[in-house]
Amino acid sequence: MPRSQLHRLGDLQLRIMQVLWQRGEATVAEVHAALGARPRFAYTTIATMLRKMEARGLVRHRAQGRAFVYRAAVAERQVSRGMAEHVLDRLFAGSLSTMVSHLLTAREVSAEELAELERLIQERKRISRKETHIKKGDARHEPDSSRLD
Amino acid sequence: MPRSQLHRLGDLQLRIMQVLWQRGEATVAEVHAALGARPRFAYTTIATMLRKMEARGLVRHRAQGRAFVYRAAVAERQVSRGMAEHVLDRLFAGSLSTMVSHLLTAREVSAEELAELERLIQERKRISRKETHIKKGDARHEPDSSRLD
DNA sequence: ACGATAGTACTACTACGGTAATATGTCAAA
DNA sequence: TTTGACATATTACCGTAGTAGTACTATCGT
Repeated sequence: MPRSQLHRLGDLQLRIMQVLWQRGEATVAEVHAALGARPRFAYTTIATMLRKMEARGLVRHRAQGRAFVYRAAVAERQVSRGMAEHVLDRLFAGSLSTMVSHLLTAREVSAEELAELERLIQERKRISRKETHIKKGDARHEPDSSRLD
Repeated sequence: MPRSQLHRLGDLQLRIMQVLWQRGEATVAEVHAALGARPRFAYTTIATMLRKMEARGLVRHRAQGRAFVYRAAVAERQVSRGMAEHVLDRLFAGSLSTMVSHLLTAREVSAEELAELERLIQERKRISRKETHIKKGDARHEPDSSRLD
């Protein structure tokens, strides 16, 4: 399952993945129940999606009696980053500030959110400063702890 | 052309839209040329896409001699916001700070970007403070200047 | 007048997300 | 032991992005 194309997830697939990420494992019935009403999916819809998703390498399953227990085969971080970066690159030319600017004017943001954003940026500035002091360029952070298994 | 589903744009459609946003107007040949090599699309591929996109209300055209001159029918801001908000809501539960946190650890961000982010947040805090003082709730900013025509 | 060129229109096909009905198999209870 | 509940497997259909060949048409240069 190549990490490529990890940003192409439809809404339903995403919701299913979220159930699996949350629970670790889940049978078709459990996923189906977790998705609940609004709209009410047919049981077989979920089963079919899960099989298609397994073919794409997004999930895996093991048999437990008659039932299949599914689990995610890709980490939430990978998907989140993949999709976020895709939008960032395709729509905002990779400029995080441009994207944030759009989102700040497009929706309500609570004071807590703003404070948290500020904290993140200060934190990042601190790290950047330190790295720049130690060595210029060749910054090798992010130990890629985004593996599963 | 309903604003709904404005976040479902494939990569090629997006690239075509970007050409139109940049130039205001463009013939099929111009779009095709602007997309250039890597990969080299067939001329008819672009023409077909443009026709499909017109059917979806993304672009419009007028005839100029034999040729069609296309222009965007939706503003870049609408699409950018639509797609960014979609990812934000679906993947990060609407939390901007969570998304930024992911992106900050996922990629390099220049000092200038960080400074700009900081500026944006300060700016936004200032506005929020003012609004809160004037009235609590019922904040009616964003004059929605995202129309085209 | 005529053929080359440059347009659009039509048609077709693959891939995939979404959606689900139907078929088939299996286990357990009556 | 038959039946019903529950499970997966198979099949099918729609929409749409992507990709492009082929057909038709208008115009321009000679």
